[in-house]
Amino acid sequence: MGRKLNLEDIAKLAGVSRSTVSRVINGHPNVSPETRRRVLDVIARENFQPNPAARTLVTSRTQVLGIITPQAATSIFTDPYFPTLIQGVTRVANQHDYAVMLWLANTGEDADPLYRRILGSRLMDGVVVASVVDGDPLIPQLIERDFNFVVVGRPTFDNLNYVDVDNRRAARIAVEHLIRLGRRRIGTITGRLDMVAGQDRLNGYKDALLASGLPVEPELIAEGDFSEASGYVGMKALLERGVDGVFAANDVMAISAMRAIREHGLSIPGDIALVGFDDLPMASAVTPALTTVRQPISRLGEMATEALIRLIEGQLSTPYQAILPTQLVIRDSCGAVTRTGR
Amino acid sequence: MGRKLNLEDIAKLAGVSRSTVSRVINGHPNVSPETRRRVLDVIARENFQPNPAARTLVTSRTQVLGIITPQAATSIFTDPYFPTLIQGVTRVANQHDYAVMLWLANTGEDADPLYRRILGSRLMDGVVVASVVDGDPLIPQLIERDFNFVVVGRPTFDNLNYVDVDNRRAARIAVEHLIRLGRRRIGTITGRLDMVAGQDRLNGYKDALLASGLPVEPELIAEGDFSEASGYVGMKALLERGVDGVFAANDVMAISAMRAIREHGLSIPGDIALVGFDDLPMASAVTPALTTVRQPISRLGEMATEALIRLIEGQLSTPYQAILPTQLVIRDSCGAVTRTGR
DNA sequence: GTGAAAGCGCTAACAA
DNA sequence: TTGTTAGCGCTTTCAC
Repeated sequence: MGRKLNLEDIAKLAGVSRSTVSRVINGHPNVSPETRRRVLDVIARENFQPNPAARTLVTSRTQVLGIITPQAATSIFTDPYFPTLIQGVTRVANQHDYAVMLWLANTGEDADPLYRRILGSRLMDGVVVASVVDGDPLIPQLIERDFNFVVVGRPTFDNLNYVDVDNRRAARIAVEHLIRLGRRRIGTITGRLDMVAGQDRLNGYKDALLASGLPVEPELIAEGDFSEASGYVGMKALLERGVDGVFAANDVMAISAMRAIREHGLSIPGDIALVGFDDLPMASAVTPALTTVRQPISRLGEMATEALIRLIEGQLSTPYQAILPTQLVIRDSCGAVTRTGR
Repeated sequence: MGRKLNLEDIAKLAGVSRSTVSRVINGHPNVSPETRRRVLDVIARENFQPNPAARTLVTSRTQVLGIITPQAATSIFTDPYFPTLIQGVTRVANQHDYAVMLWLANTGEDADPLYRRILGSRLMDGVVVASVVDGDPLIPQLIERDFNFVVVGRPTFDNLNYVDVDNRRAARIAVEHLIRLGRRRIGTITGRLDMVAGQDRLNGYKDALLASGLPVEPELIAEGDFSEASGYVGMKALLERGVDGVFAANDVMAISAMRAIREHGLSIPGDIALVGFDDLPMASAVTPALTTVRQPISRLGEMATEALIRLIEGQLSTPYQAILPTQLVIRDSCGAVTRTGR
């Protein structure tokens, strides 16, 4: 691998000075069209790319974004939530000429030193933060260092930049759907209640019952944690107590709940109607019977990243807070009827 | 956010020179224990982290690894392959004080300019490359620039550094399992045949048949592409031709194949025995009946990264080629019997 | 419109 | 063992 060219070399080849080349590269005005063309030619011919380290050293901008996500999220959300989100982030980032660094942190108090290292490193211009749990020291840490960041999923703190889907309304609509089907003993298997998404979905469930004049019975609320196992256990508990409809706070739990229902000798849309959340794509393949809430996850990643970039470039009026609508997807045995979430 | 400290500041606070601080940070010998302690104290107290850009500028090492994966991979492998791999990569990278950059590239010929940009950028010391398809210009590009890289999944090129599972042997064992169950008309739904994994799994299927004296019948080979849709279509075709056993090259296809079988009015372990590949964790929840090949995907990411780091640091004897064993996981309605893959 | 020169924060050769 | 100094490759005043 021959030595890399630098600005000086390009300047020499184009018969101009280093600064002129720099101006051309950075699109500054005050370069004669003729010179600009000559320089661009050389750059293209030599396939020149300026050294990002040198550039960062002087501008203290890295053109790198981070995405920080608790390691747990990749196992909790066995569904493709994580890759989908990342896809949205990288797409937008790359479009705007940003690279993306990925940090999978183990959540919890002991994560603090790791966060210090990450945030103190001047490696990134800002970060997208996903799936924070209550009490995670990341957000306070970010605020303290006034780091640029946008959260995916509404945080407990106020006045932060975030994007989220309307979990509460989505859950409400899901449960109202069950009510409209004539179900009256509707249970729920909750997500992690130390995550806002889990709380919101539970509240939406309650909203729907209250609005319809149905009682909110604690025994019909099985606390889960978004995991497969908890869906199964939660459903077993609800079966004990008798239900004719269930709202599961995500599809992973919905699917293991289905297994529990079948093992109990009951049929799915008949004896117990089930609505899931997350739209794990696999679910549709396996379980055409499952009604589910579809989230625009990729869009979430894109919007977070767009906001972050504007924040970095000083053109975002904060706090930026976007709430995206969801869809309730109802399937019959063959096709799928899609209803907007409102 | 107050101005960041630099080496000079630390030096002043510790009453030494810039170079001594540098020596301490980089663990050079020839620093008196006393001085070292004093400097370390100041560094700890001030929470100092050296500026990576400046460091990179002079050492031309970034302490950043990349992971490049065709965008398609995140949709083809709807299963958690991708997040699991990434998890392995980031864990090892962070352990060794490397950051990780993520690039999701659209594969195909038009990806070439993107690759040039990525690889020409001096942003990374090396990359882990995942799921390359035949004809993708990435590998030639990497070789041309003699970039440090390790491939996950055996590449078509020879003499490269790679880690892979033993796809061929795993497929063979899967099919031998079907044969042992007494099946004689065993079909397969293949993966993408422009990916080595797809080819290997098909070859393993043939190996098993040949070794058992069964004929390899082209009509029992349905070409798929790892996608849900192709599993369904492929299975329909095989049903036309009559089979009593099927090896699907991944679980996504296996699951849609199950749907096709059921719609055809046949029972799964009874009429048609099915073996899948990839061990999509969801599969076990949905389909206790499905036998599947489990791959150590996270381990794959870890080993690739360990090798890459050794390569970067000049202590890897190349070519480094690691083939990991798989497991055939056979489930009965309750528990799971696990057999090693050989 | 263009060039000369200073300096970003670090490492590494060389002197002491 | 420690300090001095010369760059690494770029951006950015400041002259012209």
